[in-house]
Amino acid sequence: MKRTHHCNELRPTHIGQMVTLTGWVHSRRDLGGLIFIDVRDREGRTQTVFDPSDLPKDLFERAAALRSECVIRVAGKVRQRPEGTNNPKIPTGAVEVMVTELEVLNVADVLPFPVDDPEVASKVNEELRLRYRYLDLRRPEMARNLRLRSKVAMATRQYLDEQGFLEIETPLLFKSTPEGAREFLVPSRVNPGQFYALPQSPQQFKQILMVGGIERYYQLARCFRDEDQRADRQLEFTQIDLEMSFIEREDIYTLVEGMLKRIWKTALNLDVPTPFKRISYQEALNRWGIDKPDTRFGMELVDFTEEFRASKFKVFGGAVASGGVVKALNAKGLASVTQGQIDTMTEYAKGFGAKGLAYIKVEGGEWKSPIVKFFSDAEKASLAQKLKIEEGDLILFAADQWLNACEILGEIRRYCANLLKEQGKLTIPADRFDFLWVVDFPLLSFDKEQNRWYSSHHPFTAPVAEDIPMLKTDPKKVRGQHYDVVVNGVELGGGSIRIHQPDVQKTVFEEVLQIPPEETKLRFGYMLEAFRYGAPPHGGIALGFDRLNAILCGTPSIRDVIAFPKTAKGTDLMTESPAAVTPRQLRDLHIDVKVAKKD
RNA sequence: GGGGGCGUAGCUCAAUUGGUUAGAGCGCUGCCCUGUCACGGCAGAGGUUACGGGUUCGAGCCCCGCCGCUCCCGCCA
Repeated sequence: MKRTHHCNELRPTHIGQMVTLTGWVHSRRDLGGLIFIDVRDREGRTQTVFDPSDLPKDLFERAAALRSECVIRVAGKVRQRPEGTNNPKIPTGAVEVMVTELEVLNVADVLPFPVDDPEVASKVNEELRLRYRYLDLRRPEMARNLRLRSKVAMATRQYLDEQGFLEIETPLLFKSTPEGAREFLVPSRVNPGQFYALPQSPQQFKQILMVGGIERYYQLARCFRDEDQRADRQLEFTQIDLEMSFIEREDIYTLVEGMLKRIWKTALNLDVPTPFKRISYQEALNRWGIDKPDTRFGMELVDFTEEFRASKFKVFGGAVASGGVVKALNAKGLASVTQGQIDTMTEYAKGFGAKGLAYIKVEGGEWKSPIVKFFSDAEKASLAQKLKIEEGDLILFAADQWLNACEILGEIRRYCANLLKEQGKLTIPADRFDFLWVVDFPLLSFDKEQNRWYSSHHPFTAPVAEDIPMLKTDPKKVRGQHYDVVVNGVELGGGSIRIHQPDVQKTVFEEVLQIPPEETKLRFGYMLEAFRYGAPPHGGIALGFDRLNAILCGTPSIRDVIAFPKTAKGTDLMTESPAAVTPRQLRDLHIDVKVAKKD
């Protein structure tokens, strides 16, 4: 063994023992006649002392020549620190190791950025951190994140194992199913001109596993989507993917609530109350203007459609007359908003096709607004009462078709919340987690350009049983047995009860989605065939594992919980991938590249 | 595909808004220092201001292009 203890282990009980530590030179304090070196490993750090009075000269000189992040092994006796020199900031701060042996296991070049000073290191340009990721990972925050991630994975596996789930791996070399996200293609060498695709999710395999009688499957599954990136989206990511047979929606809710409860307890030692709130898609849009509401603060949307049905203010009255709605929200204490901020919000609204954004600032006992002069006394009274208008408030309106009006105000609600946070008028405790289920999504959405219905979730989502008769008569009213689990405004995951009856599936494919039978067969033939041989009723869910960990770590970017993430352009700055390949490789794969090479 | 932000010493940032030789802290190098833990003190080195053009007597600063990073929209069944 190279070491007898790790660097977060020694305590006063070890005083007098000979120990050996290994690790990195965290910091060196050379006082001339005395050198302190903090040795750091994964667990923590320990102060070691080099005293020339009882050391060979060359050993002392080697210690003096060490620099940050050299890898060393030191041996010596543990002793109590002299009176008044304890360091209460670290757990090993009561003791130190009087070094008698030093082995330099490896020297380190001068670092491109500091890893010892957390204040500086956390501000270092992410580009540099990604290029030298191995140094970045030595920082305590990153080490903590990866450790937490590992614990969460373990808690997930334990929980699902207890619940009778089998962990089963599904292929990464899959088949292209050109619907949904863009896929990564992998050329086949032995089948010229043919390609595998990396899975966007194990969706089809897990349903086949249910037909295969597995009953309960899960996997921490790597998924691939060739779409543009975000702070919470990477080309490759991990999801907790699971599927169960002979269940209903409630069974999934109970299972996932139990799983998240376990995870939060393991990771943060917090007790998450269950069951979670259930909110219909309709209600989520009506109250928060989004299908993944952050319910940690109010500012809910209020409906004024009836009040303004006959309004003299044509923008509102007109919207109602053409089947739309009038909605408003009260951003309490935000009357101090700047014109620039109003403009930003107006741009949001315009982004949704609105012509502008109506508002009222309540300042100095007055309603300051370009539109308030058009309001009747009854309209004003109704606003004041339903929105509880007070001095200092900012009222914002949307008048449009229902979905548009809700979504506009939903965006504005989030923007206002951020402003209030910046101004210190809204604070949300870091350990508050508002979990909820969003349910009763519409099964189908309408594509105006292509003039056809498409699946809101995916074509295997089962309709709510009592809505099945409306599939052919009134598709937009059909609710899907789909559910999303949301925490603090972040979509953690989603899933559904699947269609297991071949005739319903056929109706959805051919009559509702209007996919030609031959195309259905080409894309999903093997699934439909499988369902003919005794498919159990089943359903499942997938939770974004990276997002989950980002939330637990309190970071906005999933890059902070992925060991080797990619940049927004999909490159790995450390390995410099993607990269060109040799003509020989391309020839083997029967590929002819037509784009001019970079460089 | 579109919009916003950023790019100055190894790192984090300045540079009086177009004006002398581009500065500071940390790091680095050398010297001094026996109780530090962000050790301290003295001295020193270190810059193609991402890159390429342009405007100007003069550009880190203005204009055009380009590269990289980042945030957002589209996209993500």
